[in-house]
Amino acid sequence: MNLSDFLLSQVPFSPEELEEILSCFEKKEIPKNTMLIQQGEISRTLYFIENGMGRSYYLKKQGKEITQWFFGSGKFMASADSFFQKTPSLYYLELLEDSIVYTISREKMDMLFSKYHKMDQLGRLVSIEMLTKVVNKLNAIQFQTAKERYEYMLEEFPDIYHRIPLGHIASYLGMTQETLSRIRR
Amino acid sequence: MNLSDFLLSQVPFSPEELEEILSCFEKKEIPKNTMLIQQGEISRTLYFIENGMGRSYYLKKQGKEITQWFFGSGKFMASADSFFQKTPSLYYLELLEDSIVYTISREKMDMLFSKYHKMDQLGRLVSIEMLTKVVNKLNAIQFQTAKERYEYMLEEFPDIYHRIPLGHIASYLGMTQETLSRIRR
DNA sequence: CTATTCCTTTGACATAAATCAAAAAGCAAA
DNA sequence: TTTGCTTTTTGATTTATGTCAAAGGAATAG
Repeated sequence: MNLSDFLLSQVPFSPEELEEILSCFEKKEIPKNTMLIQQGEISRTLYFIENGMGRSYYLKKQGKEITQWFFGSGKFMASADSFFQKTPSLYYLELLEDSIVYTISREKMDMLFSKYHKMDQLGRLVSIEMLTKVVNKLNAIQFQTAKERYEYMLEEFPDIYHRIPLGHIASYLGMTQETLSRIRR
Repeated sequence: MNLSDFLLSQVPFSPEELEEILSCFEKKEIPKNTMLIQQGEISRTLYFIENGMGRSYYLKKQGKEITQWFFGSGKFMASADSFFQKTPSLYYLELLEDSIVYTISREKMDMLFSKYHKMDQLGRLVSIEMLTKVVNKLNAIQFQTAKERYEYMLEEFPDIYHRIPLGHIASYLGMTQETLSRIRR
C-alpha cells in the first residue's frame, strides 16, 4: 500500500494538503538487513513501509535478540517513544527484506503537526490503532498458551510466517525457537 | 492531580480554551466498586481520575478475572479502543476506591477534537504515552521472571501495592496469587 | 464484640515450557 | 556437486510457575 492511499484512508486530506504532506517524505529503496536505528540512539526518522518488512528488537543479556514488533507493508515503522519523545531508543530497527519506504524527519513531522490540524488527527488515530494492537498482543502473551499465541500471530501477521526466520517469530511470541517448532508440527 | 493542571502540563491551552474544555467535563464523586462499563458495551464516556483508583479487567473462561490495567490519580481512564473506535469493549472498568472523576461524552470529545487543534495534539500525546507504558508492560511480561515483573510493577504503580487486593495485582502481572504471595516474602 | 466473608499464605504435587545438546534440513557460494 | 553456514527439528532433562487444597489473618456488617 502506498503512502498517499494510506493517508487518505485515515483522514480526508484535500489534494493540496496531500501534496504538501507527501513532499515532506522521501522515497527510498533500502536493502534487507539494513539497520535503521541502534539501541540508545535518538530516533530522528519515521518510516512508512510501502513494500517490504521490518522488525524492532532488543538485546537481552547474553546477547539474545528479542523481537518486539513486525512492521509490514502499509504501516509506519519507528521506535515510537524515541521518535516522539526524543528519548534514547530501547530497540534496534532493521529491515528484514529489501524494502521501499518513505522517510520523514522529526522536524518536518513537527511542522506538519503544527500546520495541519488533520495531521494531529492522523497521529492520534494511528497511535490509538497501534495501542489497540499492542494491547492485543499483551493479552495474547499474558494469558494464552504457547499454541494460542501462535494462532494470535497468524491472525495479526498472516503473511509473515514463511517470510521470516523462525527464531524471530518465536522471540516475538515470548517463547523459544524449539517450542515454536514443536507447536508448528 | 486535577484536570486543569493536567491539561496545562501537556499542552499550553489559553485560559479561554481551558475554560471551554473544562466546561465539557462533569465532576462526579463515585463510590468504590462502581462498574463504569461492562464488557461488550460501547463506551460512551471518558474518565479523568482526580482522586482514586480504577482498573480494567476481563473474564477468562471459568469466570476468572484478569486485571488489564490500573488507573490512578491524574490519568485518563477508558476502554480506549471502545471509546475511540466505537467497538464493543473488551473489558470491564471498575473503581477500586471512592473516587473523584471528571467525565466527558464521546460527542463532546469529538466536538473538542474538531474545534481545537490542540486537543488532537493532547490526544496524540496521551496516546503515545499510554502506548509507551503498555509496551513497557509487554516487555516485562514477555521476558522477565515473575520476580522481575513484580519489580516492574512497583516502579510503574508505586502507590498501588498496599491499596489493592493481591489477586488483582497478580493477574495484572500474569501470574497467580499464590506465586505473587511467595515472591513478596 | 462476634460472625461472616473476604483476602493472603503455605504446602504438596503437576505441568508447560526452558535449557542443553545434537542431528537433520535448507541454502548459498565456489 | 561439494563444502560450509544457517536454520529447523528432535530428544532428554530441568525448572519455574500453575493447580488444588486448606489454614490463618484481616476486614466489615450486624
